[in-house]
Amino acid sequence: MQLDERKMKILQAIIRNYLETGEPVGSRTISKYTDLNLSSATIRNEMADLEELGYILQPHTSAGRIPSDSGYRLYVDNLMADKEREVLEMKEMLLEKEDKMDHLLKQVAKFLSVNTNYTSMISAPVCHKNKVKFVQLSRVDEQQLIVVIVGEGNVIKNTMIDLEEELGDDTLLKLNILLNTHLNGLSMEEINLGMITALKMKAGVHGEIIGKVIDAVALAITEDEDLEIYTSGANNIFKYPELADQQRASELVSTFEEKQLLNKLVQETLTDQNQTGIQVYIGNETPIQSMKDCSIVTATYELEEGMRGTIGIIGPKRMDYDKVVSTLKNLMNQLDVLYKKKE
Amino acid sequence: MQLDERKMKILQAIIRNYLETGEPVGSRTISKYTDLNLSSATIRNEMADLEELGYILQPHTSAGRIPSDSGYRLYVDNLMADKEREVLEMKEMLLEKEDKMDHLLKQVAKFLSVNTNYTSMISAPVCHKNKVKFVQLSRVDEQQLIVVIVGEGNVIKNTMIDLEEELGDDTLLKLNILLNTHLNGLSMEEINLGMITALKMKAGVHGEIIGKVIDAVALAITEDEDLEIYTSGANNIFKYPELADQQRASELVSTFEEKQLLNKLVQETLTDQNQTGIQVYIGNETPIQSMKDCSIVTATYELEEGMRGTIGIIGPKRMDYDKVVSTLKNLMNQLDVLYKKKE
DNA sequence: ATTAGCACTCTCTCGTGTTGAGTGCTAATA
DNA sequence: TATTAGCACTCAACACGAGAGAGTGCTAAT
Repeated sequence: MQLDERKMKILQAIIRNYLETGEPVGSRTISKYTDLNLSSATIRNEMADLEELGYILQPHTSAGRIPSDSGYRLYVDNLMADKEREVLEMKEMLLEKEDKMDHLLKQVAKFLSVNTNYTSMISAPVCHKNKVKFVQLSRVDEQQLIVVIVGEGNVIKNTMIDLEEELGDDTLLKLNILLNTHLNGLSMEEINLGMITALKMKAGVHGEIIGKVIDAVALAITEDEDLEIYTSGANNIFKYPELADQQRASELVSTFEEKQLLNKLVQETLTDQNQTGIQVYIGNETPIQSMKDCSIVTATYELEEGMRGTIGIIGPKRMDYDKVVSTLKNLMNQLDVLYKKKE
Repeated sequence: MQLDERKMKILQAIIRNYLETGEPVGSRTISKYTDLNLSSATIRNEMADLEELGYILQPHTSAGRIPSDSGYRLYVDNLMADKEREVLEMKEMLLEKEDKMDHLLKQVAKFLSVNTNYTSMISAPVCHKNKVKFVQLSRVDEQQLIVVIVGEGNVIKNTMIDLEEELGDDTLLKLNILLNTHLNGLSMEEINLGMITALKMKAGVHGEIIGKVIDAVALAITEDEDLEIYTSGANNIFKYPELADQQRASELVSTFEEKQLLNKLVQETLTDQNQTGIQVYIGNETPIQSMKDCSIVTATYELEEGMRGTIGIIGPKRMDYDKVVSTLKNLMNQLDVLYKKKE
């Protein structure tokens, strides 16, 4: 048996209907819903076929059909049109431009969740390949130094260093020169242990305290590679009865809170890239166990070489894929525009 | 009618029992539960009195009694003992000392929620009174400066400034001297508009660009006064049936997410201080509408003069007040110890 | 190949009766 | 006078069964 065009249309109709209502859909409904002019009996036969093919299922005998994961998958892969919508509101909202990255991210997350009625998440761009643009070591008082490191894209990092010994102003100056000449232009990735020991060698004569300072600098650069993920609209899951029962809701809420789990998703998205930058995980395809009853649409954004982050929309399997995907695409465009402007 | 000692004991017994079970408690239970050796009939009479006094209520005729808000209030005010418990685990956990403040805060929130089975929140210390210790303006490249400001307690702020005009190295040096001599030692509050215009006057000869730079510096100091609040254990509300129904759960989840609302709580706590630093809001006493079925226990911590934050535990009205309060008290002590050590 | 018709299945809802916990009241008791 | 035993009453919770309704699969007719 094969999936001819009519079966396809029926499947599409079933999914569309289910997306709206959330209820199993019966043959009679389809018979009227489509412009195929077929009786409910014929639809029933076709539906039996579709079920055998695995695209739809019955929650119980004598209920209507609901789409299976592979049904959704087919729908997403084939039926989705690229509509361009809602560009206006989005533009407006992004144009209240925020300098601070994290504010922007929070706003984007909020916008997405309000706009789609699903839960959204956004990860701050990670910057392994980000290059060091500027390093400075300054004295705050007798016992404390501050290290400021600025990377491409104006990513700023800083750490305080507690001194246990004297450190003369001349030594400080030398250290600054040393750091700048050796670290400038290097990517954060390239500053590894070997690099550090080499630096220490060069500074060797100045004694062991400099080793400590350099260690602190290295730490400031390498650390903090950890996840910064913002979520918004977690309460939207309560709008979908199939997710809102205690068990599931509790799991989902704690997943959104434990950003660690979401990081899995980010990792997966960043590595497993396709051409459009948009990926859809349906049901069990998701890398996060607790979301096996959800679907996730993710997009990767790239601010500049090596600075990439992930945006995700999490909702029920009957999510309006069409709308979500086009919303995300638009958002990407807007981000691009915004970023280009600022350059 | 008055609240004699026997009524008090019965009330206490009712509340204790209700805290454990979450079910309305009947007269027979109390008759056995307490060491008063009274029959259920007597208890019934007393309970009728207690109800008339407003300390307990019946969800419906012929159900047992549950504590009213004022019942809980009485309990909290009078019956609570200062037990010292669980100091060990807490100590251990805090001693993985974290340099970064926000990590520490997250960890504390997590610890509290895991430890109490309620939801916790913690606000980062706000620092109106925090004093400027160090200001530095450095050139990153031809078009960009970075401002680094370090306050007491090593609170670091920084902003990038985009230059549209040339700015000579000598001008930069002068600016640095100007900023440091005038701002050092001032509290963040004191740096207001008047202060800024005075600064601009002094720098006046150097033209309008310096005005811009100073504005940016002022912005960096005054802005970002906004809330940073971490929550943890939001999913714990699902453990308490009286909070877990869709309506309530949804509201609560979104409240925890919208940190803006929590900020109300922080404000309230910081202003309305009592001697112990610990406050308990029961039911409708809470400043946050969506938590009217909850109780909130808050504590204020102070790292040093003018750097105060709030910790809160949010749970059902039948929360184990005893445990929560003593946990918070211990935590305060630990924070004190930890902080003193680092000084 | 499609359709009408029919018997069948299963969920959902609603009403009913039953159970059990808990009460308030009254009369007896210490 | 304070306490207690006893009893009738109330109400939520649960289980049960009937009936409705939606939907199916199969068969026979078109």
